Amino acid sequence: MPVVTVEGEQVSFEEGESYASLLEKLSPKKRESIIAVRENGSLKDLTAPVMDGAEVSWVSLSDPDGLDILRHSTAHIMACAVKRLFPEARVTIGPSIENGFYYDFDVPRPFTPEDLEKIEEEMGRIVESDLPFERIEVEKEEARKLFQEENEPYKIELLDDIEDDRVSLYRLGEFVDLCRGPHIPSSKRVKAYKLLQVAGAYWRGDERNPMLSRIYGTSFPDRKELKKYLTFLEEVKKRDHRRLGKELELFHIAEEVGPGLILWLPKGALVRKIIEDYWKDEHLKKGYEIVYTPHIAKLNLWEVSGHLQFYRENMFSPMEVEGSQYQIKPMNCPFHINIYKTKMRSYRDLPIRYAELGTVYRFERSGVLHGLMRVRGFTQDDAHIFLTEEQLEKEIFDLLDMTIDILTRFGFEEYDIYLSTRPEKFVGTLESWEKAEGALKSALEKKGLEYAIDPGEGVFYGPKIDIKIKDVLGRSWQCSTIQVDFNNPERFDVTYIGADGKEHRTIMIHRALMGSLERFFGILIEHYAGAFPLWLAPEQVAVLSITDRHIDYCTKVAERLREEGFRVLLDTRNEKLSYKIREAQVKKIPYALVAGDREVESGTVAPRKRGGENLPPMKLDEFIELLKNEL
RNA sequence: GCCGGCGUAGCUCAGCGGUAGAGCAGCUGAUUCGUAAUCAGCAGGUCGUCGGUUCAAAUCCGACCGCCGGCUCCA
Repeated sequence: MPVVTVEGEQVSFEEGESYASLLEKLSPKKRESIIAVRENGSLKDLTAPVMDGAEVSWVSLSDPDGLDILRHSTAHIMACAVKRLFPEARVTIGPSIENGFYYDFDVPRPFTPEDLEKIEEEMGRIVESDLPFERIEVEKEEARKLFQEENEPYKIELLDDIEDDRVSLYRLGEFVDLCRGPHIPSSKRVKAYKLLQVAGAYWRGDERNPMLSRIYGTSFPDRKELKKYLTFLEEVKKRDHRRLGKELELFHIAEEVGPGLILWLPKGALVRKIIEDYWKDEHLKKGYEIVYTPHIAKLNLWEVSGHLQFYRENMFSPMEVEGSQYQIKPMNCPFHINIYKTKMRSYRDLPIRYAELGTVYRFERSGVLHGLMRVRGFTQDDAHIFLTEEQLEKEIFDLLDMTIDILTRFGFEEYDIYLSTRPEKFVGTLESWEKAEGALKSALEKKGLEYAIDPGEGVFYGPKIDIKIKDVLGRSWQCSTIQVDFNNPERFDVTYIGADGKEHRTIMIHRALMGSLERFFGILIEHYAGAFPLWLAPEQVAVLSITDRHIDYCTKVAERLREEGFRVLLDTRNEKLSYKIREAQVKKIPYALVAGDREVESGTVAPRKRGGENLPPMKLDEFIELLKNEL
């Protein structure tokens, strides 16, 4: 009798028996949660025949692979529903993705939100009728014939790319799709799904190809989890920095000014000033020198830097000034190089670190602009470090230290770190690449940071480390980047005089910690849902009078706080206390101080925290102490 | 740039062929109040822009501008 190892235990089985039947025999209780098997490491349908001598384990819905399968199967169910309602639709691909799935269709008229409702209903019927997912393995030619009959040109195109002679098809009711599988055993296993949106998408992601109509949806093992996800989407919407930016009067984008160009309103500008001051202080402490450079420069500078060759499509058009061409800057590096080159540099001077909050302008296609996250004019927290090869590792180590320090200060404590290595097209010598990659790697390891290697994803001019921060909702954002550059020192002939008295090529590091102030601000807004920590809040304390009798007292309290360096909103309007409380709360001011007869009499203030918690009345000095401790 | 949706008062939105509406915010007045919205009055709009259809357009059609969701892009 043939034998199989299931979850580490040897089990015998009947010839031709399926995994489903084995599951039924071994652990019928798991029937509801198991949807597939992992057989010698690869995923298989439950309907597949058991393989003699294989090692298998059950794949449940709580397994990430299981969830993927569920969503992929839900995509098939959706495609089946679409074909029933829109027989003219041509099917293309429909994978599972993070948080759900999509399926692309070629249709004469793109889907509308109303169509989604109908499709969702039809999916309900398919789920209810408990249709099996049936795997069919055929010769490629047979599949081609089938898809020709079905008039599914995209499937034939996919077929052409498959190298194997045999392919697998999955049948769900009358709908047959080319698919690697595996799938859930039957449509009834889908419990909680929702179609979310329609969007255009190019066939195979290439804009020269026809535009298809994509439907996004999601699917979960049960209603509760679906609900949780939908609540999460609501939360994301509530935290949208564009909405909060308007509500809290932080920034504005005016059609009259231009798309992707940010107007920082006073409160947003104040937060930015706080960020900038902190940033500058940290950099001065760490041996950086602050520089300022112009917003435009002669076009030739960009010719030398190679931007004209490699970056042109992201640059605004040049302008003519007195017969010369000038370019608005997309980057700061050529300027810092020029500063470096104002005199001879000795190896004793290195590393030289120039830091600048440099505002750059890049042409972004209109469709990609997005609030503060993707703009056409932004300020990089840029720095260029000039050093020798020997200094590279130590410098990277210190940089990682500084980066983590600064990100932590802003409340980001989880990171994904990537080391991108040499791409196919590169400048510089193989040897210097290897040395630089080794330096980056060993700095990361000495710092004890976990990282993933992105092979071949380095920029053509050098390897880099990217740090993605995780916000409070678990979304990751790429902000920090540390890039080694072998190219610009070459192009601009950047050198230093070594101990041997000879000229050597300087190495350059480009780095940004926050990336762009605009984008980082956007991320901060969403991370804190607009409720900035005390040190960042544009207004830190609201002083609220109860009646006109208390105006003098409140004014004095506010003055004292301002003298101590706090940002205070004094609200002595003739309004009810609850009205003022509500307003301070809506503005997300960290503390509200209430003062009425009781406080005037005892010379105290009654603090209320942003969350609604009331602190016991205390002397103003005590409260100031409390604030200072929180900073 | 491409596909789809949207653009009405400072903000959020209703109206969808027949003389422009609400709530909030603003202003004026009354109220002097103890922890998330006191009451009343006033003011506020070339209905994104331009063109077309119609006796009549916020409403229907077209172009453009902008925004939103995606795609693509992010050397």
